[in-house]
Amino acid sequence: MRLSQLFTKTSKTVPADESARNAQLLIQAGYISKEMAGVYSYLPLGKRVLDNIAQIVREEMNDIGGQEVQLSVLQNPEIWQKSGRWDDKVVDNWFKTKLKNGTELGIGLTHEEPLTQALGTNINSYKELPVYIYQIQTKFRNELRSKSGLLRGREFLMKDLYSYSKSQADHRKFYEKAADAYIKVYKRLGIGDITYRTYASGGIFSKFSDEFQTISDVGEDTIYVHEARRIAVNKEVLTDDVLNELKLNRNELAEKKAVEVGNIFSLGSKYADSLDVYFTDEKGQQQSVIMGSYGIGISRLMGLLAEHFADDKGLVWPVNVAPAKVYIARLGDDSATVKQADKLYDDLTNSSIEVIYDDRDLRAGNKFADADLLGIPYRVVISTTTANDNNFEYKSRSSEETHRMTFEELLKLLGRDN
RNA sequence: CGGGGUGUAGCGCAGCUCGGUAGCGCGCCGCGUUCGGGACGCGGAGGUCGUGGGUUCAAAUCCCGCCACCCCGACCA
Repeated sequence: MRLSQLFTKTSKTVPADESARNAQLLIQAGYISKEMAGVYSYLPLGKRVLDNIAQIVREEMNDIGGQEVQLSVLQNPEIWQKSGRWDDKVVDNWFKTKLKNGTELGIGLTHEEPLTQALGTNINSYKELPVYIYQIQTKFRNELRSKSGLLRGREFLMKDLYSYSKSQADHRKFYEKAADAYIKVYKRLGIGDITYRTYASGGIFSKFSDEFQTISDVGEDTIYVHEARRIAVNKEVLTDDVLNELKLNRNELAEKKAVEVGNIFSLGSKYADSLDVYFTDEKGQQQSVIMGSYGIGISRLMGLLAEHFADDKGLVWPVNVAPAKVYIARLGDDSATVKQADKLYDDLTNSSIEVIYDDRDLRAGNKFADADLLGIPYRVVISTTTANDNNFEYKSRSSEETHRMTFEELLKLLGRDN
């Protein structure tokens, strides 16, 4: 992508109507724009980051047998009435709207009911279970107060997977598999070391649910971490009984602020039963389907990563999610420099390496500052000097050192995490 | 939803106490000089002062209502 053609621009000033660091940085760098409180649009670079995160999640979900779907946003009240979740007194953060004829509709905030309903006509026999179905879709929740930029919006991108199993044993097996897949996701996003599987309140169907909590000062949750065992307990369930059950000693736990970046829980047969979805077992008996749900906030993760991977100059994206791997800063517009820069841009692009090519008519300082603010992992400077020497100046975003190298050396360095 | 704060040019702000019809920096446009860490000079464009009402000869400024945004709290199946 040539920067001269990118319609977004960076800003030198921090937006006044944001105090969350993630939103400040992402807006300043032109990744997102704010529409209203808790509602953001994703601009070209932000869209790339969001897609990169979603893709990592998608790959891990596919890996455990997930089938991707896209369910409707508009919701039919009837099925929600069957499960008892239509009433505002039960679920208070619905967005609801109306058809022209006055019929009420819901705007999707989760999808247990519609998916189970859709599944019902397809599942009859134990031979057809288990199934694991997921989507990556915008969710709408009418939060009383949104805050912390992308960490808590009224409209946000979420991956939600639902498992349908024929027994508790099968369910538990998949549940653990899903938990492992979540760990892989966080590892790939570069936050594996600060993310903990956390015991949290389980609702009516199981004693605990499992949250995945990433340590961060901007977190809304308080968790108690057992570093050696890589697990944590959410403050909301921390009692002596629970500690005994988990064989945890209170004085081995460290209190931390954390952001909930995932939550998986067991739902039993409540939704399947309330929507009359059953299967016939080996003996010809009708049985309940055991369900689980597994969420990851994609846009929230983007906010968390922006918050975590940043310094006083701007963002510092992990390579896996960065909107581009390399930032080519071309200094000067003499023909030799332009030729070398254009060629490098083409060569890297042809090697499937994503490049942001700063071909704008700006001074060096402006380009360096933008490279830093945008947080592109690697920077290559091209100038008359490098053109004359037929080599390139390379620098990592997270280091101050620059190195001169040949194209082959550069390609080797840039290709290494592909 | 309770408490606190803020709304003035694309962005960041001053002006409001003490009413007289709007200014600064950045950005943008033109010309010139510059050109490896956010250059400089000269010229220029751009504003229903959140919104509705009231007071007044006169309102960005005073009074009342509303809306939006931020923060703290409560809430988050």
